[in-house]
Amino acid sequence: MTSTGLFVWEAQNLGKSARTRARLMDAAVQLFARDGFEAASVNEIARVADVANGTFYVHFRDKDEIAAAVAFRIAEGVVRQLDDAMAEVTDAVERVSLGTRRFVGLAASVPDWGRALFRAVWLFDDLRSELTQYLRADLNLGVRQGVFTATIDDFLIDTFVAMALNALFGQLQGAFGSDAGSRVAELQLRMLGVPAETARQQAWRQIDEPPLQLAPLLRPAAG
Amino acid sequence: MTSTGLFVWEAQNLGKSARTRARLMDAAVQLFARDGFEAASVNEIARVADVANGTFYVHFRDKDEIAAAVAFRIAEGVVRQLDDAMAEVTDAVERVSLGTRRFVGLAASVPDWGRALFRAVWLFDDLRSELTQYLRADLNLGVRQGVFTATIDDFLIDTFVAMALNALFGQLQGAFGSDAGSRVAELQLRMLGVPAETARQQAWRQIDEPPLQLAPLLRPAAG
Amino acid sequence: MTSTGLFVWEAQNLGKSARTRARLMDAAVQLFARDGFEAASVNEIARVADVANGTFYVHFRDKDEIAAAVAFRIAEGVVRQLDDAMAEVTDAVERVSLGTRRFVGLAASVPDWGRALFRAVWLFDDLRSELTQYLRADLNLGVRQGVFTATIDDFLIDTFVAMALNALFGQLQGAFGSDAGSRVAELQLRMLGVPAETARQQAWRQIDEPPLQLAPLLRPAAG
Amino acid sequence: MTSTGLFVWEAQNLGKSARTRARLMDAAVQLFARDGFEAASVNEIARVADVANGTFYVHFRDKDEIAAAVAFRIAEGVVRQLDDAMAEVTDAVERVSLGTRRFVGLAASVPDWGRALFRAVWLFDDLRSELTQYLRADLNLGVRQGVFTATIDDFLIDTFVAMALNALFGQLQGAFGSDAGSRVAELQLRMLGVPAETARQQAWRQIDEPPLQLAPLLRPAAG
DNA sequence: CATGAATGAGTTTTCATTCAT
DNA sequence: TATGAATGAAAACTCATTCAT
Repeated sequence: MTSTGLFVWEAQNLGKSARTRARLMDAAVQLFARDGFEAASVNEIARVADVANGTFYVHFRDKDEIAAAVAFRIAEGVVRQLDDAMAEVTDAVERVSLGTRRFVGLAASVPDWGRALFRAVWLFDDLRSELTQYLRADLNLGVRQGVFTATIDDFLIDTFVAMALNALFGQLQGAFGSDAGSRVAELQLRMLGVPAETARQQAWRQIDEPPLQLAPLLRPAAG
Repeated sequence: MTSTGLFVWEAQNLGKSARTRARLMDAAVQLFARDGFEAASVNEIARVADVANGTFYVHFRDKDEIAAAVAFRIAEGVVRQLDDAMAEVTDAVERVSLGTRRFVGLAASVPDWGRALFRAVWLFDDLRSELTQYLRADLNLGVRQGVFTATIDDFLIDTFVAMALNALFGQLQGAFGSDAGSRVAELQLRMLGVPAETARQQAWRQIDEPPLQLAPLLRPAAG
Repeated sequence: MTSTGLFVWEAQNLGKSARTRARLMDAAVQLFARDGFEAASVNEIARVADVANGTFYVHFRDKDEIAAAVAFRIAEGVVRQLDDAMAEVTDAVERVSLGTRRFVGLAASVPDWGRALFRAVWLFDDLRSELTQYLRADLNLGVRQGVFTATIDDFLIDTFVAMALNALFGQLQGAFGSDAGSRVAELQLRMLGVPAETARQQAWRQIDEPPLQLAPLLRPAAG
Repeated sequence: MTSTGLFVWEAQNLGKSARTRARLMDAAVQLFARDGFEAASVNEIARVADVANGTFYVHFRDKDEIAAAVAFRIAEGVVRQLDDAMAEVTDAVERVSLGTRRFVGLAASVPDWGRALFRAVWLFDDLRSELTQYLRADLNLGVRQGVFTATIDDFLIDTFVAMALNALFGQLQGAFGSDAGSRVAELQLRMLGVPAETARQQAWRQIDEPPLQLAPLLRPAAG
């Protein structure tokens, strides 16, 4: 799985060009996660992807372009899966809590993607809106449902994302255990005005659904 | 002030070597803030400091070392000033609120230092403990005073710092206005279990004391 | 006409392969003229010709080969047209003057070809003899007619060509006006020993015939 | 001489930095002459100069800058020497003839510099004016002296230069013998309106003065 | 014939670091 | 201490050319 890479897995039935592109994207995810965006070199990406360095430029203009491609593909997948998994949930408190917990759960599934996503959020502003479109809706829903008393605006959204990313990153680093998602979700709910006890219950109750899966994200048709 | 640099100002009565070192640190702060750590080059730091590039290595082993030196000096100053300013404050809610607001207010005072600090927190783990030692004490104080109901541990501290840094960074980027400190402080207090109305009042009440000043930070002995 | 290219126009009734080859040659002329030989890349030539880059190598061994092909086709056309247009002219002074003026007039007609020709002359030695075969004959004719007193040899021919190319290039660059042909022709005649007044009259008299046309050059069989 | 290079010879008493710079300029002249400007790579220049490739950028911003530096130093030297050698000559016919002959004679002295100069004239427009300032004055002088009947303007100057460069280049290529200077000078004089016989005599008469020397050009103080 | 992805050597340029002065 | 020229590894990117389809 680590050796093959999820993009390649997704592209296995596509043309040769798409597979090479996927190999490069898998390699980029891996290196961005390991070394960071700046430190990852195009030559190294090509080396890991097992193609000639010139081949990189057949598929991407530069490092920025592959980073954006990777980030948006990941974000797209994450958002879709979160949305799908919560289609039936109508309670704003539950939606917000589940969203954060599942998002942070990403860390446990595919560290590389988690790290890449973490870095990409700081790099691409568009990505934030991509990721927060549903969050915003859920927060507003909570206000209408009378359960959230905080003012919903960009500042709140940003703070929310910062908290979730912090939990995600800490878990990736091994600083926090696998309950990081629940912990941050509880704090977020308290912050929004949810009573402490409700917040605790919602944030820690057992999730029956399977955890976030990344591979299917990319091929919903096959999923 | 901007042109001279705060480290040089601090070192003005010291020996020539110390002044050269200070010039390099001022230049480093400036460039780390403007270009980021990776993009700032040693040659450029030396150029801005108006010394030969070789001189850099007389004072610092490498770029990491000057980054650490700069970050810890800034952090040290920030912490001391925060502590000094709150010597008389005994209420935990007030201490936490003031601490965050003053810390974020740094952005308005010296953007370069704010940015350098922001970046450095991600780079040096030690810096976090340096910055959070008083915060931890205040949070525990609040628990003892019965005003905070959240569990005080590393996770909470980290979340706290993430929220404050997010507000700081957003203000530096111009995304948030000058009330970012109050906004984040209010959210933090709610999160800790402070009643919404109290949180609002504490986070937004007028601060009479002068805003954070960086120069004195560095020369308390001489001040 | 500009968009289609003259080689393609010429090859429109030939097979598909010939038309592809012609498209490549048109693209090459255009790019050699715009960017120079070194800067024009094979990939770009193929792109402009709207064929795959691999297709280039079906028709030409390398960049040198297409450059040579293009240059000789242009030179061949130029020489033939000059010759045709002067079939009736028997006076050496008139032939030399007309030849230079028409040759330089190329600049006004098809700048791309002018530039390509200009560059090619420096690249391919053979091209010079191709271009100067008739000139040599006319100069010798003038000597026999007793109107030229200079020694006719390679050095003179080369100087002649250098003067004409200089006028051509200057006109292409916009440094000289449309009278560059007449000006250089007058100087050449003086140099050959033609009395100043005669030189002036011959070089500046109205030319009734149509200016050099490039399209017919390439399809004399079809014309 | 070839191995040491004239710029290095000139800089032998200067500082280390100046000598390295001179080594790079000598290497550049050599490679521009051998391969042309485009084909000469910065790495190759550094290699020939026997310095690390990074050292190139300590002294020049890019290839353009070293090319300009080299060309203008050569042109400056050539112009000064031509001017010095003709200080006593007052007859315009003689001045023009001598100027061309000496200029072309450069080829015989230092082929590398001749070639570099030849290429540079096409590259840098400023260089043309640098080189032609005295020529223009001499041509105008000839008109005032009543010996030149042609109109003196930019077109004539350019034609003049083209003729001289053609002779220079041909001699460098081995196409013409060492009399190329005299031959072109004779043609130029005829072109200007000088009687054929006078032109022949002036262009071919023995020159007693030593031929153009490049080394002293660069250190007139030491010459 | 035509395609176009893939190649890899080669180019320009940057930059942390060393070292003789 | 301070200098600053010199270093050379490594980065981003280009491009003529090949080859399987």
